[in-house]
Amino acid sequence: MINVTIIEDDEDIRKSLAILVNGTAGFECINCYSDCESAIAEIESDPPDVILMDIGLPGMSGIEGMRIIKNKLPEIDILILTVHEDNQRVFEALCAGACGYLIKDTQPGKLLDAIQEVRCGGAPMSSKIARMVVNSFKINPHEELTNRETEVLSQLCKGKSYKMIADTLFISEETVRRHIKNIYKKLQVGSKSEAVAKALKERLVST
Amino acid sequence: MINVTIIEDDEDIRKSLAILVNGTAGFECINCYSDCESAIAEIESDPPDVILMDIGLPGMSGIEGMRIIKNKLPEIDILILTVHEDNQRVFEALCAGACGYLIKDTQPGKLLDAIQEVRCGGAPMSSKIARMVVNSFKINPHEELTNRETEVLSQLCKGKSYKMIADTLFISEETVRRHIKNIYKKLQVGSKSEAVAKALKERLVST
DNA sequence: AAATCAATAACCCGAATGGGGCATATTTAT
DNA sequence: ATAAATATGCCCCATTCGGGTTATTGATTT
Repeated sequence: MINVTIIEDDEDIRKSLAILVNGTAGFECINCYSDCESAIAEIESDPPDVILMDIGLPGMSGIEGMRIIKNKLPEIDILILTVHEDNQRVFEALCAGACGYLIKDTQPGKLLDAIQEVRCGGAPMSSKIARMVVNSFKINPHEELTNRETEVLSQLCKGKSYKMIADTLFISEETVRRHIKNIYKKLQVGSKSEAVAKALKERLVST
Repeated sequence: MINVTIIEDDEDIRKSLAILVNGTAGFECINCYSDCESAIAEIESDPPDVILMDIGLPGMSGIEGMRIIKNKLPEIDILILTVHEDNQRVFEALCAGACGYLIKDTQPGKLLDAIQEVRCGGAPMSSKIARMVVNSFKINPHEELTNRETEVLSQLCKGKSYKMIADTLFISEETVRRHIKNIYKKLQVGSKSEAVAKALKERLVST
């Protein structure tokens, strides 16, 4: 038996979800909330296995609410159920600890599968979301950088100093300095830490 | 009709896969290879829509082969089919441009679904893999760092200088230096770029 | 043949960074 | 109440870094 709690502000959707969950053997909806604040207040006294959660809620956002809930009860699996498929929200949700991310037009059967799946150690995602997530790993070399510059940038991302890079690449420290100056110009940054931050965030080099 | 190419060194598996694919309406296996080298040599003359690919191949590894193939023909979707579920290989494959990652005990029906799915813009993954991928986004604060230190580290990861951090946090530059010294000791690093690299790679801060 | 780009290397100089020690509130835990 | 942890601040000093300028060599392109 999987105990489910629903957090969703739209009453129609909330009720439909509850009916779907309660109408299926092996699933039970033990609580419904229309906002995070009330969910947070009560959740510890009656913790579910899985939370189905909207993001666009009145008051505290689902993302923020998720952080708080995950902090209190880390073992709960939280499944996001929303209309938002924009990069920022998806990745914010995952960073905050969501275990899955479904868009609202998911078929009822698939939704139940997803709840099952998340309990079995999976991470159900809608197709488009899964592709976004997978694509976010892909290396994206900056096309202005030359091969040598990319090599140097990669060394920078290991936290190396000019001197260490020079020794690794068998060139003089001055040449390293030159490459780094060019990298800064092309990436429009002005320091090692800025360059490393940009390179890692935008996956300009293979880690 | 989805055209599939298989790269797999085990003859039994290769033939079974080909039979499965060819025996299903809407799918056709147009080529089979037992190693990347031969696949790379011929692939451009007969490009498929999807490649089913093993990782542990004789000669060139599947990862390396994938890089080369993706470079020649970026529009091909590559589905990894392997027994390896270790972190390193999974993430290397995704960084090299894999669109999906299935383990070899996947049911034949699910495998065909996955091929379909990848062609429709999805990214099919086995449960465990999907969870690994999703978990890799989760913020993982370093437990030794104090709140203030985490705040400072987060500023470092934006590429800020001591002075800029001081202005942002309304403290003196000297205090910023103090916090950073403590951060270095706890993270066992010795420079801003090293700290930023470690923090971003290990997701010690929210980006 | 001329021109452009990539990679190499050097010099100067001032600003930023990193390591050491020291000190004092403030908060938290015992 | 006292001890420990945290956040704040300052000093000294050596090293690293970042910006500017210039130059040579080889490869690629026009």
